[in-house]
Amino acid sequence: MNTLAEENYLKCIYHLGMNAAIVSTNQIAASLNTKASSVTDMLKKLADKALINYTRYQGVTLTPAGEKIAIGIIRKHRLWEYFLVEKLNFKWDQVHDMAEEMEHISSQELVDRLDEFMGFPKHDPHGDPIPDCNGRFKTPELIPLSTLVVNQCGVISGVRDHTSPFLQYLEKQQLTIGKKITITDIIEYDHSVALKIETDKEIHISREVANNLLIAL
Amino acid sequence: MNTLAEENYLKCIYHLGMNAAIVSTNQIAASLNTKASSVTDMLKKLADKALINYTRYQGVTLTPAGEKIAIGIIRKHRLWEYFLVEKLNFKWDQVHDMAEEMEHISSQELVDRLDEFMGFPKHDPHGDPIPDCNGRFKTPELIPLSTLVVNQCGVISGVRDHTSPFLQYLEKQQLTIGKKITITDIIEYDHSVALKIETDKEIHISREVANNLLIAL
DNA sequence: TAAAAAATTTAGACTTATCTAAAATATGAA
DNA sequence: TTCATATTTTAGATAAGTCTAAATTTTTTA
Repeated sequence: MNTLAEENYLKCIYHLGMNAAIVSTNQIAASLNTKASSVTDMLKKLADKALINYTRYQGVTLTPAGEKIAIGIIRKHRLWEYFLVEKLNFKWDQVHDMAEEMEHISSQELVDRLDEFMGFPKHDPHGDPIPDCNGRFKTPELIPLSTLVVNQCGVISGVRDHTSPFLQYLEKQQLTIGKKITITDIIEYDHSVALKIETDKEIHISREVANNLLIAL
Repeated sequence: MNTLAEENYLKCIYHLGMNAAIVSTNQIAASLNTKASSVTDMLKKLADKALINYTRYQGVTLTPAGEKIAIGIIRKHRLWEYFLVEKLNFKWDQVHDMAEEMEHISSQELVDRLDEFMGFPKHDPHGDPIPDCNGRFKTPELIPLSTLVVNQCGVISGVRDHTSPFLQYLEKQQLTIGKKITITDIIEYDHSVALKIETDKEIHISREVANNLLIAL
């Protein structure tokens, strides 16, 4: 098995790799709150284990073996988040740190039974897809709310910022996963957005919030 | 917070301390499959943190602070074991290693909510008492089955050996927690025991098995 | 009660994962 | 295309937890 540090690096590289073909040492260092030199050391180790493709100064990608491990960790993270919210009644802004610990529980059988216990959920509390026991999952077409135009409507289906303050704000505004919204106005001056939630409540959000809310059309 | 290694030492000292006022370096080393010199190093560290009472060559006891931590870990271990058996349908011989990992998940609120989710169980799948959120628990008077006499009866309420082979054997013989048994014969020659389970099945067990089965009268 | 045996501790070394500081390489702007 | 800057790597150090081998202390036993 892999150490906790190795697992965290693989997960990090996977996440960063979603937005770029190649992931740089500095990106990883920033993401893990560590130093570039520490990252280089770990990259050598992961390359020795054939979990990443790495050439000095050229950045990294995951090998299929590395990606499989990363997806397994993400599967565990999201299933435990679902458990914490659906079974233990935590709020969606409270579960991230706990799931960061729980994602490293090693038993494959445990996670598969947990999945079954909860009825094979397809999305975690933040709308992110949960990989199945073979690591497969669909990434639905989601676009930032900020790209919609006036009168366009859609369903809140994900977030790009997973931090507590943002999630708490959304909760208070009733901007939660599954809610249908319609754009009623876009203010030219600051690109803030007015919108209607379901059929009643009308609210106004900043460009930044609109950028971090993901919509399914 | 404490490291994983520290938590394991505290738990180990707690368990060994159940059978002796003072716990020795060698006992800890044997129990943790490590070397006495490693134990000495860790004892210094735990003493510096005021979690154990330690004087060179004299063995250790837990301080109240150390005991509180140990009981917290045991609470988590037993609650997760209960979860694995009652919610995820694992067998009682399969859950120990998983719970060894899960007992180190740090959130106090998580464990308290887990406790509530399961209805505040009093005993884990092996019959061991689960401390409440204040660390309190009752240790019922249990005696080895080997101390009973012919015609005496009691209820199977715990085990002294928690290893898979023993638990699997018990399961196969239907010698599980809660079953009422009555001694029908004790063979002088090898101290093996014949007994009746509930009102029907009659079986024969070795002295060793009888020694590791705990009975409530 | 003194020597032998057992238990424990100390000394020094190793591994993992991290760091700082310095060196090497890549990038991009003039 | 060359030089300044940014990025990345290397070198050497540190802390946690472990190890072996040697030294010390306690316990046992004759």
